[in-house]
Amino acid sequence: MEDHVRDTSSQPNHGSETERNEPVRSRWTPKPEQILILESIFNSGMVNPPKNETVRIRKLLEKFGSVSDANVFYWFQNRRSRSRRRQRQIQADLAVEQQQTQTSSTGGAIQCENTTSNSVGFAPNSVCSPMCSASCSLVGNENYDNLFSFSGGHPGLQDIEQNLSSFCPAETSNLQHQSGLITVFINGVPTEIPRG
Amino acid sequence: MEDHVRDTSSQPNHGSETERNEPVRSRWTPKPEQILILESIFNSGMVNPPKNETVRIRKLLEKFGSVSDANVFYWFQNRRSRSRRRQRQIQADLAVEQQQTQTSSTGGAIQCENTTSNSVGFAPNSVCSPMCSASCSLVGNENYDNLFSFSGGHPGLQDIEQNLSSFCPAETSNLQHQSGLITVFINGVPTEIPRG
DNA sequence: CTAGTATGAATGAAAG
DNA sequence: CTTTCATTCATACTAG
Repeated sequence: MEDHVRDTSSQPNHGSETERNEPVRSRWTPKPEQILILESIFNSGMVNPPKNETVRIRKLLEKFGSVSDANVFYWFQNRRSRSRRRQRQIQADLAVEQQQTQTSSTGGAIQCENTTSNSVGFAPNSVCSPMCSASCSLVGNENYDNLFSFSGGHPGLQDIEQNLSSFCPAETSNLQHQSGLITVFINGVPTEIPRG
Repeated sequence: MEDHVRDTSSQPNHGSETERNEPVRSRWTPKPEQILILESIFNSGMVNPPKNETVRIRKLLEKFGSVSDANVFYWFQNRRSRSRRRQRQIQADLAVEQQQTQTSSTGGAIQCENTTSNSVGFAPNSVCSPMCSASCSLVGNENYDNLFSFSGGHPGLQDIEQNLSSFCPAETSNLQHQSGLITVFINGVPTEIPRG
């Protein structure tokens, strides 16, 4: 809003795009690999990375394309917000459904809102994704600077998928949506996580 | 906190919107004219108007649409906060850029936003606006109750633009971002301004 | 091409 | 003041 004339300077102006075609975008369009990383971090429990972590994440993402701290910040902010909203919506739907069950035997068929998978191929919102069986985290390695390190100059999705084998899209059973702080270890790095 | 927001029955409501279409909004949406005024005040140096000034500003803004003191208060609070953040981000980017200059002869092209490959600045707006040539203030008239007075019942942007000729969107060269108080004269009215 | 949706970005409001 | 939340706007992408 605010009748902004964002055209002029909002140009992400990627000086040198060595990635795929870059027809000068007006806003950041995360690469599939970047989304994978972001999702994995988010689902690992770090839903609200502090400033310094944001910087690290950005640097990680930069292996796959231009990103700014702001982009990362916005991504997590939006991710949290929409995750929360979906959760709320589901709750509301459930409530309605329970009421309706009395009149129309719809049966508690909790559908998966948003089935249209994004470019990566996994459910972007993963609200009805299969539960994570166990710990669901990236714990167990070093910091993810190395976790996502690759052989050389041209990292590919393959490498990531290897490292992301523990990726767990369990939205409804996620653990860190509240406040209060618990410390979890992400790749051996103690990280403060908001909790209820 | 800050009981600025208290009742006053100035609910962000919008019971009677005589302005343009008002599809029942849940929050205040400042009109372009109002933004102009707010920006001009902010850029004139009054980045943190005291309570009484806030009231005056609100009354001024009301010529163009429903506003509450709380709205004005929040606006300045957010403006200060985000102005700061942008500043910080720019500084960080500059630092990075300077470092990179040593290895990759990017040539310290300090453009509006950071120009190097990526890490888009946090400030898509107004950061690289043209500098204010001179004093950049509204000083010189009466109080702005009259400064922004108009012919009659239907004030237009025209009138404002006349009075706002000194509007100065210079983010980086702004003068009052700190605390401590100095008194400046805005339109002949002594006003307390936080300063460093 | 248009309509609808997913989502990056912006910002008013509020919490901490 | 800083950070977060909720809402809204703008745009990339998609289906038809």
